[in-house]
Amino acid sequence: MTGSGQGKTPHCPVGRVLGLRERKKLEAWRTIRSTALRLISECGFDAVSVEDIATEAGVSRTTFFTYFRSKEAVVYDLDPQELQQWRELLADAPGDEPLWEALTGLVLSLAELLADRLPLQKRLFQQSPELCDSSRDVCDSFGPDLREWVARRTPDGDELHAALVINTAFAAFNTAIEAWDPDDSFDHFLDLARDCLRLAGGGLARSVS
Amino acid sequence: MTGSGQGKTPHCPVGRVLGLRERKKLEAWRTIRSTALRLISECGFDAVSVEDIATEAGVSRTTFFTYFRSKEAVVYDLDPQELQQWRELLADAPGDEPLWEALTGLVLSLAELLADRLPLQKRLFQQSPELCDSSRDVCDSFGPDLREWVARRTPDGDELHAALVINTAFAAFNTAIEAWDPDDSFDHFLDLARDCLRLAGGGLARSVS
DNA sequence: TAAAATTCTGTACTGAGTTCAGGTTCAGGT
DNA sequence: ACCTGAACCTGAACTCAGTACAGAATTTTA
Repeated sequence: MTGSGQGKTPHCPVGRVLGLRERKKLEAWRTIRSTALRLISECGFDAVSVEDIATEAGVSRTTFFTYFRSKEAVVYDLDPQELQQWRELLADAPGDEPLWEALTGLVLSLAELLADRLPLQKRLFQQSPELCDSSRDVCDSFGPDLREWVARRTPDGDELHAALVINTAFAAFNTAIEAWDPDDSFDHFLDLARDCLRLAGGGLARSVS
Repeated sequence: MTGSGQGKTPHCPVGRVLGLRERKKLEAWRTIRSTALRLISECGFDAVSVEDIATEAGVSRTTFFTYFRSKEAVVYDLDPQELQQWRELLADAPGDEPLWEALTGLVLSLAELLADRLPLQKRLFQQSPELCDSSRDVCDSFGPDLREWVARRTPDGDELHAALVINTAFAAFNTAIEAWDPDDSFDHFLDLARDCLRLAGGGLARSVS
């Protein structure tokens, strides 16, 4: 907190240094998010209003909505730094693997990125089904990036195939989340996700019954 | 409108006769629905309020919400009679076909059931993306039935597989809806849906690239 | 035709999300 | 250090979706 020898020279090993403004912004984001998750996990999603969250986080209701576009978003959105990691994952993804395999890898990496928040999120989903519903395609933070990544790897004129691949991968991932018990280990969740992706990619028509 | 010789004897060929109460209810449902679709397709989903719809349909705002659980529902929900047809389809579905094939057939039948409203709906989706998002799993009317149908055909302990199959089928169906141009023929949509279902069921990992 | 059951309506409320004018804080140049 | 413009935060006022409820109107039944 007390300016510790970071005078003028940007020695920061990872990325560039953040100005005061940006640091405060990130801090505010995290304060709001953690306050929200705490209140919501204590009282339930519906029992907590945006006003409650804002007040408790020491910020105005209006400010809440400049950070999060909806009340649900505060549960779903990726931390800005996680988002950056996710973008790096996408950028570094190998270009020679078959599409579905590469996609499987990405989705599993994403899961690991979310690891610490997933059990809580799953518990919130169990509490309020409507929250669960709205999560479907409000993969606001990573969805668009991933779509673009797939599109870039898709030969022209096969947008249908690209869309199908993405939607199916999401379906598999969501199925794993639905099936997972948050009291089980995270590795168990990864196994579930792997299974779902393998089955969905490998041909459901061919599987048992 | 003027009671036309339906005195007391229920001669109605299809199902049992409806009492005055039930007839009025169905009529009100359809008035609200068609009014809503007309207004919304004229002005856009966001530009029309529930109040507008209710007033124009000659009914109170409160009544609107006894018929439709949300503003979106008035776009999605199945007509009560269509819902009945859909249930009959489920009941009559052959039990010997492999699961994925049977499911494909059902989904395609469902599409035909929705045929006349689909172009309009697709146009509305294009107008307001948020409406589109919310449609994901707000398959409120037929979703639960279909899930139950699949569950009944699934051996015990394989709920994961059942969920995966359903979610993947929805993903394929939604992909077809997304890709479809409502100015194209409905048959073209059916072809798209068929393709998506075949690909998703047949193994995306095996397909090109 | 009277009583019982349903349905409709107006009113009032909560809470999400937006807009906006004005105040506060930060960044960069002098 | 100071000034200026830009970014940011805030409170207030607003729209609209969705819910609760009490009483009026209508349909059913007996």
